[in-house]
Amino acid sequence: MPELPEVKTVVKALKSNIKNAKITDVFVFLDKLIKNVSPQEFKEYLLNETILDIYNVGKNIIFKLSKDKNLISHLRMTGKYFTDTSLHHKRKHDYVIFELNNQMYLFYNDSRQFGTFHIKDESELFTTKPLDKLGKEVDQIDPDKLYQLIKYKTIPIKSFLLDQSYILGIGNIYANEILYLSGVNPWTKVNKIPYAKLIQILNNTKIILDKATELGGSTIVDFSGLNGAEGQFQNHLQVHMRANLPCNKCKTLIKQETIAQRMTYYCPLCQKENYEQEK
DNA sequence: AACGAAACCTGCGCGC
DNA sequence: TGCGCGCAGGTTTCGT
Repeated sequence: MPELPEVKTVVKALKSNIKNAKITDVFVFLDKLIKNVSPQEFKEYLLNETILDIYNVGKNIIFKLSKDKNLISHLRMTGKYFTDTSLHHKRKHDYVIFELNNQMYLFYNDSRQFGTFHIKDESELFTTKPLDKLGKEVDQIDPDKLYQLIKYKTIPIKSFLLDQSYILGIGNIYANEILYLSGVNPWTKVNKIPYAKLIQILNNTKIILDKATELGGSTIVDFSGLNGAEGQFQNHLQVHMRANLPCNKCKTLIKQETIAQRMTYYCPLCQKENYEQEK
């Protein structure tokens, strides 16, 4: 479900609700979500730990705990958090429940069961899965280094934007929107993109992700923030989910094609720049 | 090494 | 009403 703006929205809400709470019990109803320890160990690691801080690394949510431990949660497509005062309000697909000392329960809900949890020591947090090999958020990227990198790659720019080992936090919705705003055809191979165009893409990435974060993300099919809060950026989408509707700039009908197994939307006129016209 | 496609799941909306 | 299909905010793993 969530891309960077949605994850940041969830983190912000979690922070104001459960920061400094102590975990007094843990219930796991779907073992496979717990990745690097057994469900029993998971519970033991978390019991009596205080949540000192909550922050994001790309789309990962990090719960910083006492004793140098960290809980890493990835929502994948359909992960959601809810808080409630009673254990009896458990709903369908609530797979992990944290009991907190402030008379609250934190529910992790995930209908497609793709989400993941890891427990990591501070010392190995960024040197082992899942946080090793991640790229940087767009404002930390050295554009010259990135340009050197793409010079020898032939994947479509759409695939490149989705790859978390380069730029952190872009998913399918925002990749579509970034390429529209940049006037770049999503099929364009990255080695054909001029330096100035790369700079423009990076600038637009920041503009779109920042704006979407400000609006609490996009709520289209599945995403909601903590306790079902809806975002508002969906009202600003130019191409995503607009197949066969007129482009807001030129009235040409928006095209829909699959790239990197993800539905891709673009204006064939405004995003003609192919720099070699291959497809 | 690099790239594309399949796999992991459930649910929903659509056409028949 | 029911069934099959395609699709959904992501990533890892498997082939070529």
